[in-house]
Amino acid sequence: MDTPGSLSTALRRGTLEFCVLALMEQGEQYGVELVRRLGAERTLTTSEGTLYPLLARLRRAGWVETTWRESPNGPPRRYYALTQHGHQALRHFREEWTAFRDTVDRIVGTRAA
Amino acid sequence: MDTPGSLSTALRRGTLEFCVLALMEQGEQYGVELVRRLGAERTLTTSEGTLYPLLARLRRAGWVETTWRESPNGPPRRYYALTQHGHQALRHFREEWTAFRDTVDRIVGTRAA
DNA sequence: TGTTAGTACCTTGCGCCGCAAGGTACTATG
DNA sequence: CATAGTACCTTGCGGCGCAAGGTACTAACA
Repeated sequence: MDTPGSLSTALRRGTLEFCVLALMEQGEQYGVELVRRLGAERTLTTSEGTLYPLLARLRRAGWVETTWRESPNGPPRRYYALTQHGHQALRHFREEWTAFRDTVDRIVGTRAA
Repeated sequence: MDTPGSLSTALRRGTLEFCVLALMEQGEQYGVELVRRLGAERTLTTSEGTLYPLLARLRRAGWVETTWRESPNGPPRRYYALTQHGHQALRHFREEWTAFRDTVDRIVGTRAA
């Protein structure tokens, strides 16, 4: 609760999975690539120990489908693509997120100019 | 992860405590009053089972101090006020939050117009 | 005096999720 | 056939929001 890194960790909760869905919206993604792309965002940086269980949950929820494809240099990759339910979940999140964001901005006084 | 209510629940994680700090910034608050004020915000509505452990953590972290005061109609109330560390923590959160918020907005495509 | 309703504080046990650490396996290179 | 690079996944832990339950003070009314 007080270490600097753990603050962003707590913020990621409940948001990370939808950022992952949003990345998949742009096209099929595989695990290691997602870790790299999230790692490029300071506040979303995560590890495989977080991502793979998350992806498994998305599959169980029926929000993504996967297909194995060969890699040009390495073992095969499991590619993830959004299902209709996944698109729907993402749309729902966008509504919840904007409402939540606006409320927090108002209460803590960080409303965007 | 899929029930509508639990989405906001997950979002609250890591943010609620700073919303509480922000409310205290406006002046001393006591527990039940905080529950009421948070309850007025749909996306922040919470219960005493959440709030009191949270307040205990804030005390242990040295971010708040408390004083007992009598109530005009009922048992005494424990009033919470920010310490210097509390103000500092809130300032730090504001930076982290705006960075996090902007990143999420960009990735999920909810950037404010 | 007892009882009830209102107010206010707090605890217990559960479930979920992000994380560090560790593990398996495929491919190419020398 | 050993080593390095890539890619997948699991295990155990800690923290927090929550529902449910519990204690205690005050006032009103019988």
